[in-house]
Amino acid sequence: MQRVFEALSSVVRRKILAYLAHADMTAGEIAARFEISKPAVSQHLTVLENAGLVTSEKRGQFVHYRLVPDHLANTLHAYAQEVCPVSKPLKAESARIAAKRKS
Amino acid sequence: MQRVFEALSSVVRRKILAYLAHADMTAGEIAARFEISKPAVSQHLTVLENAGLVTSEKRGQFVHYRLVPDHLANTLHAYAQEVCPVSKPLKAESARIAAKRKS
DNA sequence: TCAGTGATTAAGTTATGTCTTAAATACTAA
DNA sequence: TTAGTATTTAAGACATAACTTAATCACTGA
Repeated sequence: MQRVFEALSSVVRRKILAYLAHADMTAGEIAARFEISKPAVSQHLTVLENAGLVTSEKRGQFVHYRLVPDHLANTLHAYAQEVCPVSKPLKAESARIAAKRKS
Repeated sequence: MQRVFEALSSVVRRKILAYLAHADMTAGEIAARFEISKPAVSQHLTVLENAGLVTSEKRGQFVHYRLVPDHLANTLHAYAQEVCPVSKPLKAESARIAAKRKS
């Protein structure tokens, strides 16, 4: 929990998660999308991995990173529940999905 | 957005939000629940207020703080949508509420 | 007006985060 | 084996966050 919120506190790391939400990427592909150095990006990836938000897999020369979407969603949802038990956005989302199911 | 996630990255600040989720409190009442100094707590409250997560109101000698629950829920939800468009926990929550409405 | 209380501001220290460059590791292919 | 590429580790600089104590501001009530 602490590690997840710590990880999310950085703009760079949130951008990395956004990239990985669309497609798995190698460390190099991710680094290429930022102005900072590769080691800096590598450190950000380590933070994300320690938070359980991404996983990595070495394939030959490359290290492929991918999102662990459930972990992020679960953590955010758990915290939202804790602080605002019946939050409006969740209810709105629910209504939308419920409406879809009816049709 | 950045300010919200920055605010949430601190254990103390998340605890403050949890306290305020149950009841409005004065700065002193909040500070009494932590081991750190009052000025330190005051600074944390400023961070939370700058993030739009809480508001304060001075009544006489006291400053009352209260949660702005929608802001937190909206931000978390917006971000969850961005990274995992149709996240499982939200769907689970939706299903639960939808079920309630049927009965 | 003055002493006391609640809260914040100011100033300075310490801890932590984030970045850089240089070096090391691991793999690929000539 | 050697050169080249992908990535991480190491070490250190710099900026920012978080905390402390002391001082200040604002309000209350004698």
